[in-house]
Amino acid sequence: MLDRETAREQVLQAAEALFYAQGVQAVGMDAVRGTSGVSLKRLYQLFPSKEALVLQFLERRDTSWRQALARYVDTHATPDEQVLAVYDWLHQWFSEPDYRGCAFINSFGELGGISTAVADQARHHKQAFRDYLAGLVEATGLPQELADQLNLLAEGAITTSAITGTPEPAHQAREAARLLMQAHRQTEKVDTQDAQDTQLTH
Amino acid sequence: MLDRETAREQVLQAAEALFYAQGVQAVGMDAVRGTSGVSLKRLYQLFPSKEALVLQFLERRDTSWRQALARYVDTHATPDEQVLAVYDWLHQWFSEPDYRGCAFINSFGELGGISTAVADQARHHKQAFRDYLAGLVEATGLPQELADQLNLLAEGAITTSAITGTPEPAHQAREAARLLMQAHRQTEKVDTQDAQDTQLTH
DNA sequence: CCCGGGGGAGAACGTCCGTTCTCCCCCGTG
DNA sequence: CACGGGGGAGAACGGACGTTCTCCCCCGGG
Repeated sequence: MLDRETAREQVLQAAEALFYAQGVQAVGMDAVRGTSGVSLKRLYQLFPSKEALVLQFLERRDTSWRQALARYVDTHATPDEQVLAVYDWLHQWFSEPDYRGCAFINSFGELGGISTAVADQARHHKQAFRDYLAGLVEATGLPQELADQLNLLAEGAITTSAITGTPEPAHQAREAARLLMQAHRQTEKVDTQDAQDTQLTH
Repeated sequence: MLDRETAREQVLQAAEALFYAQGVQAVGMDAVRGTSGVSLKRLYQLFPSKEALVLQFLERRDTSWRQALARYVDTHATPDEQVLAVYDWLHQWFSEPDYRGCAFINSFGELGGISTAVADQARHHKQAFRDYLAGLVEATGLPQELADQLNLLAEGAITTSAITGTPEPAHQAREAARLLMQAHRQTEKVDTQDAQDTQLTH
């Protein structure tokens, strides 16, 4: 027999693989049992219902996804490199053989209309990612509105890559992010210049 | 009794409202009957199966969505205004009271892993939108890579707006698009300048 | 007026799925 | 060795759903 913790772990791993690949509703508890090797009886001791399992799956994925991203970004030194590293990490992710988009976007599309708990999880995950970007942007000294723009590029790359099946959107997003940072710096300089001009003419 | 065409129309309208609001799998054929007022027998005369109805729903939504966008964009004169008008139109769309994201992204997340027909429809729709943007970009004379970047901004705004529940991402995307166009023009000018400088020094 | 066919309402059928229950085995304890 | 309890395999149960069928009505044509 399996330790309670390892059984739980195997169930969550199986659930993650199945739910992510096929969607939540297309996967029965029987499939989770088959893939995890944990009997139905035990499964229902560990998780009181399928919905509970789905929510645990999302929570687990939220933390592991954000940890992996942060770990990768942390290997870069300057704030500018860190911002761009986000898109390099996305490119790696998109290149995984069974990449099928963001589990939260997918779950939101499937269940967001009928389960507020799932919708809340999606909101929480996306909010956390945006906040993470805001932190990176702050370190660059660039204006906060850049964070929202970087966020849109990342989200767009995630779904576009999922549907087209190529990791290329990550590169496009990275290049756009570079240009946006450049443009914001340009604007700053111009504003400063304007201020100085104004002072001089007085 | 209803004319065959109007019955078909009512079924598709009901299907669109239900599938979009709750997801495909959460809506039974009984709900489609109830909302459309078309009996099950007739429903199955018009569409041989639920899957066929789903595909028709997606096809119909593809054309009507792209038509509405193009109609709005066409009311703007210059190429630059037309590009930005895309995001204004998105803002209108996001502000609809029961906006719940892109039907194709949602369907792809829910069914893309188990139905290649649905995945194909999503690919087709997104490809058509990207091609449309490419046409707008061509009219501005800016480089084609801008089209992919504008596309990412739009896709990102669509999902971010759906999950957060505010239309604000449309404005953020519009501003980012403006900056990107500016940045591309800047780069062009610099390149041209470089070329001229090189000539002068000879 | 009779007749036949198309259509509406909804029952019926078969399947699937979430959840629980039964039965049996195994293992550790006295 | 006897025994009790936890766990595995899978049957069972209740409900939902896609799809088809039954029954009855209505309406137009002879």
